[in-house]
Amino acid sequence: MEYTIQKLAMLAGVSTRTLRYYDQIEILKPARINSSGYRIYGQKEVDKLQQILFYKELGLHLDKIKEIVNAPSFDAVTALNDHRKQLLDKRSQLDRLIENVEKTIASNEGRMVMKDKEKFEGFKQKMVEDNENKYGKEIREKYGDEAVNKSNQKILNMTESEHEEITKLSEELHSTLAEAFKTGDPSSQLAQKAADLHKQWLMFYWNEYSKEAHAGLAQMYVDDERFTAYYDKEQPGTAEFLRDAILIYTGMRP
Amino acid sequence: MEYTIQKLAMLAGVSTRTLRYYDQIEILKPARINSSGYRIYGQKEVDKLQQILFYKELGLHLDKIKEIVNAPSFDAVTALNDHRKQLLDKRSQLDRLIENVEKTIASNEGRMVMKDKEKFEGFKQKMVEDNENKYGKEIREKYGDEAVNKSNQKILNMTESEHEEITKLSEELHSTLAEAFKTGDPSSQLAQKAADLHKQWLMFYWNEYSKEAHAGLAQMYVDDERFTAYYDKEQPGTAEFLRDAILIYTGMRP
DNA sequence: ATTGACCTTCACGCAACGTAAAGGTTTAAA
DNA sequence: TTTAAACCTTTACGTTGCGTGAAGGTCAAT
Repeated sequence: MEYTIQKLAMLAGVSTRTLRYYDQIEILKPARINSSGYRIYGQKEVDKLQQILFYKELGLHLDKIKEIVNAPSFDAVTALNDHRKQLLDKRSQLDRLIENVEKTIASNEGRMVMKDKEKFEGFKQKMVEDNENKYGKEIREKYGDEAVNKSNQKILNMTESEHEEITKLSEELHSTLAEAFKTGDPSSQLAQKAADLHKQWLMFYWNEYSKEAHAGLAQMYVDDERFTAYYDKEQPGTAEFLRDAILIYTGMRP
Repeated sequence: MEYTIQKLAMLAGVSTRTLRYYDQIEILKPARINSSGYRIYGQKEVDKLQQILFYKELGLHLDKIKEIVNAPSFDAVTALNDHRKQLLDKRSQLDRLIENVEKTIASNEGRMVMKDKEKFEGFKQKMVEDNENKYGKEIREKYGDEAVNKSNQKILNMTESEHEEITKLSEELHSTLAEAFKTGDPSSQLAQKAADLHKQWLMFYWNEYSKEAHAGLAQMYVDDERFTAYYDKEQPGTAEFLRDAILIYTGMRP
């Protein structure tokens, strides 16, 4: 069986550029060149390419691979052992890096004050606009203009510390929800705590609370794919789980 | 305190080339240029350089760092969190790599072929990923997400003995097919046995069997050169032969 | 005045290709 | 039979973060 460059590329899942490059650096030459100057590869080249790709997957550099596949006398095990050491070094280096990054994040989060008033104001403005664009029409239809305006007003009047509280609440809700989801039981204590956090979070946006509205919103989370996508981002099924927890929390379902 | 380029380089432990580069990519410009065209840095630049080097140590790319240090509104914590995720991904990838390298070393040292299970474990993950990348879209379009996910799940849950069975089946299929091909008759007993073996093999990947899907796949073997190349490796025309045998086997053609 | 330590701006090199551009060849359909 | 699509070729620049000259101006000390 003979292959033109594209056939071989397709077969092996690499680009034609890669094959030309391999030809150029003399790691894989075609079996022959036909009368039109086309590269023609045979079965031997297919096998060799597979070897090359195998070593490449192991993360070796092309010049090392070249040594291995071109010189049968070359000791592949030695090369692999060297490579292994390099990888282990790389990993411990990565571990240190991750540790440092996490420390930096922690210390930054601790004193993460959004003292940049403009940023905050801009953010608030955008929040209202986004809310309007995404859900404005249907929410207005459902709850009336006045309620929506009041809600928007509430967001705009939010102080910096309130905003911090909301952010914290929101984070707590998400982590609690993630934990609760693992239990699989929407009536579990954790799940009910999540529902309660959700209510608290909601109260920053709503002027009045009603069980029915809360349960209705929970259903909306499941029905509307935009909400579902948001809640299911980490774990599919989370939106449904939250709805069930809220239905129990509000007593709409035993 | 003012610094020429080398003074600052010494102070910070970087090369002058680095500082010129940072000037060029507009990440750190000198405070001013003196009458002879020399770069002159001030205290502010020293501080900024320290910041830059700090983030660099955390492994961030210069363009991210540029965003962080040049735009005070840019959220460093978000960037760091993104970065952290990338690092974690990198590490698990590295872990898999190390595992594979070690297995390859072990199998090479023992002068034995990598045992099926080990090889299989290392590549199961990749098998699913590759499958997704190569055929995911078209197959998902054809058979729906659920079928594909189930199939992937099936591969991942495959036990060693199942894998051995598959390997044996696959070998038997290939030899039977090669024999049958010699007869040239896709309705021959041997060819029909090959089709049956193919069905059995398929059942390891599919949850439900249907004649239509089986016949459809056979046609795909002919239409898609990646499959064709695989089956025609020994004898060109084998893919077509298999398709015809399957069409007869499934009763889609008398 | 000269030396040597500074400074400047090009500009190539590195790994492993991606991505045009410009032009020849093969294949299939019109 | 013409022609368009789909191949193929070589050439060459871009990618990241600088290292490393080269060619030439500036400054302080001898």
